[in-house]
Amino acid sequence: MTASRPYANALELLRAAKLRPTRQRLALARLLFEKGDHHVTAEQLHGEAQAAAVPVSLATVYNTLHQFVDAGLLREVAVNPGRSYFDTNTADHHHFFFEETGKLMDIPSDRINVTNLPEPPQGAIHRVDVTIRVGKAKA
Amino acid sequence: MTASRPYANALELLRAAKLRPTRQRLALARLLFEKGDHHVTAEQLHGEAQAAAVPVSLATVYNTLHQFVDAGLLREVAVNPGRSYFDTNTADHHHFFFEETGKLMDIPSDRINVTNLPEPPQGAIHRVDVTIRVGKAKA
DNA sequence: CTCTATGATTAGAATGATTCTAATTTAAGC
DNA sequence: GCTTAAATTAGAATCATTCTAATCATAGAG
Repeated sequence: MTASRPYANALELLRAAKLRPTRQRLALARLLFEKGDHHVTAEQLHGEAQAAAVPVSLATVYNTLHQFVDAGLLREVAVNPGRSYFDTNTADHHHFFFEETGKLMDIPSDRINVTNLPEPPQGAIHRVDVTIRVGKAKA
Repeated sequence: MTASRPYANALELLRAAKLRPTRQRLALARLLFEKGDHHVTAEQLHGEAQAAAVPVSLATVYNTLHQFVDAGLLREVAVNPGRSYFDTNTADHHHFFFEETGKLMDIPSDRINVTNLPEPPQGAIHRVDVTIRVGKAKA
């Protein structure tokens, strides 16, 4: 069960990732991992931290998000050029992207069949992302 | 054959899109559509235009790319947060994304099977993008 | 428990992509 | 050829993100 870790507390997560459990990393880890899978931008997480009276700079939010991505605790999702989303669900899965609201919703990988994947001409497949873009109901 | 239009000249494309055939739009349309499917960033296209001695500002390149997207002549591809790619292939298809080089490669839609698509909880599916991210061959 | 070295955080400046603004130029129709 | 609406432009402005250099805090030694 590497995928979801509602059990692990923030401290253990940081230890496992070999990251010093500093005040702000602990706080950010809690905000990210103690309320189920969700998607945030750096700006949003910074806002949540402020709201929780955690003193943390935007630079540290960015640093921390990237460290978490490197440690495999988060996934970066590219759907919107010019804004990065970070996904606390690191299991193999896909997304609905609601173009009107800019919101993401997870789709478990077993809800979609993707088969017959072509081999890349070079290198190795690192990930397969399926994004279902959802617009306003068309007339 | 709405998808590929190697036949159409730039002038016809602009007329069909109800866009005034100005000097710079014509030149950009030629650069984009007269050499087969490919992927460009705004910066790249601007560079190509300069190289072709076409006087055009970066602002106009952006304006034109977006107008072409709105007219359905181009597709915007989100793979890299912080940089937009524009794809001259507007047919239903997917992509390899080479993380090391930042290059894209088309995959015809019939080369991948995506089935059993879930319905969105609201709105209508606008597009389904499959991105196969390719990294350095893993050890 | 205190000290120190290393690593983390910070504010603010810098960067890069993109968009905006206001002024100038150009295409289209008469 | 004019006139007018639309397009283009340079440069400023904006937004997300990264960098810089200085300050601060954690971990481990003693």
